Amino acid sequence: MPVICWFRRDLRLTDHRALYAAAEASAGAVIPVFILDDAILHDGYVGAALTAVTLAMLEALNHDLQQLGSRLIVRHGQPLAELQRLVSETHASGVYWNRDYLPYAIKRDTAVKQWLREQGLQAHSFHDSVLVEPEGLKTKTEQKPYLVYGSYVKRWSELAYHQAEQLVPAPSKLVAPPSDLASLPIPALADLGFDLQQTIPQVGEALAQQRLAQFFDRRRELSVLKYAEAREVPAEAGTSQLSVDLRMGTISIRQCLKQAVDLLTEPLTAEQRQGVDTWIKELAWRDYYTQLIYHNPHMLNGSLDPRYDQIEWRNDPTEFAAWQQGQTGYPIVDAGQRQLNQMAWMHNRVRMISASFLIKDLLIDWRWGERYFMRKLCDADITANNGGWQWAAGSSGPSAQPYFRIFNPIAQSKKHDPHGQYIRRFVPELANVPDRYIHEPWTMPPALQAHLGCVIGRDYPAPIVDHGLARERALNAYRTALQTSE
DNA sequence: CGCAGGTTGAC
DNA sequence: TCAACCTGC
Repeated sequence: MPVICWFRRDLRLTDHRALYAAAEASAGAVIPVFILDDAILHDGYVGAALTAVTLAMLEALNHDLQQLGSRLIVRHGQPLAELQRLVSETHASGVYWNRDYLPYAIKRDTAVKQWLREQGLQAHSFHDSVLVEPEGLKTKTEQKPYLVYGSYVKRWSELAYHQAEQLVPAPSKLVAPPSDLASLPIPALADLGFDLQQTIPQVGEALAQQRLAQFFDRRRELSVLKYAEAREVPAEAGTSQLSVDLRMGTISIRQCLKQAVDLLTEPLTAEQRQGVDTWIKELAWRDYYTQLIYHNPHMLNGSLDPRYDQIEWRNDPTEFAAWQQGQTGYPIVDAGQRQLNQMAWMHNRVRMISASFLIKDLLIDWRWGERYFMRKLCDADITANNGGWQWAAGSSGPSAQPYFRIFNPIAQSKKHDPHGQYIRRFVPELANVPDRYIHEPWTMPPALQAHLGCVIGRDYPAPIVDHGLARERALNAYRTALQTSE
């Protein structure tokens, strides 16, 4: 009897635990299924970029399945109902899938599991998308979920490294689903009601493998060995570029860690080791936020620490629009937002600067920014995005120290984009502005502005807030909120 | 209980 | 130093 393998955010064949187990259990008679779910597609968070990327990954997955003699069965509807239909059409003995940890997914999967059990069918879910599952690591003394990243990561490594030794291969061959089993064509983006105005990366398992291999190719100028420093320079391609692949699972997280662990066994300089260690810690952040939200689901709707929900945001819609469009007058912020709007991606350092600016300088509710990023990013991930925004807002975790965390957009710009290369790439109005003015172009003498054809207020916006004043305003708003909610 | 530490900073 | 808190052992 065949077995259904239900693909969700794991659009690959290599080191896919549910697929591997399904193939073993059925001697290759796997029905590979992806269900387009309107509850996700139209939840107001999912945007054109992530949807486009997902559709392209489905095309690639279907292609790769065909190489193994199979094909992807695509359905569109409510997942439980679609699976019920598929089970009856295929007489499958059960459904296999990799676990997901957000409330919606848990509820959905629990209902599926319950129905399968009632029917006497197999329901097998697998630990796959994270290195350490949310229930897999608790504090020593009280067996409670961790709140502090530092404490979490200390004990994460050993468990994670163990997972990196547990890879499974892609099936070498699959039995084709019955030829009369219906499958929808993979839809075009427009058919789902999306209009993509951004460029998106090329995707698919083969490309994900290529990106991973390149990042770990020590002969390359910007490999993981330089990551610790290169990742802080938005003008350079010093990051792994794997966020979109980790979002939708075109690469396995275990394979990612395995590469790093293997590299650490080679002779490395302290700086090179630092690069690899830093990258591993980024993988730990992913697991950390997954377990933080799993155990504190209210943070999907508000601050982890509810005292921060008392902040009186200004929420000025004109300023929000200026931020969205990259018209704040702060070049590093505008470059970041324009990179996002054009490329459906923003360098992580700039995400932090831009988030801090929206929250602290404009005093706009971090959830507005969170939602905008979700809709624009091709790697949009509720967990990582929510965690990142809460971190920027200082509302996440007990080490929140808003007094320390008001980024100075000018100082950040000078530090991380000293020659303005990144700024000039995305803010062409400033292309000819000399280095000494590129971070704060409003300080240019008027004669120079006229000479360069870059008059502030005409060719490029004047800053919409004064950072010094905005900083004091934010400190007051935070102080007031924390005092009144005692 | 006491104590160390707290991703990414700014002034 | 800011200002002075919470986690986790």
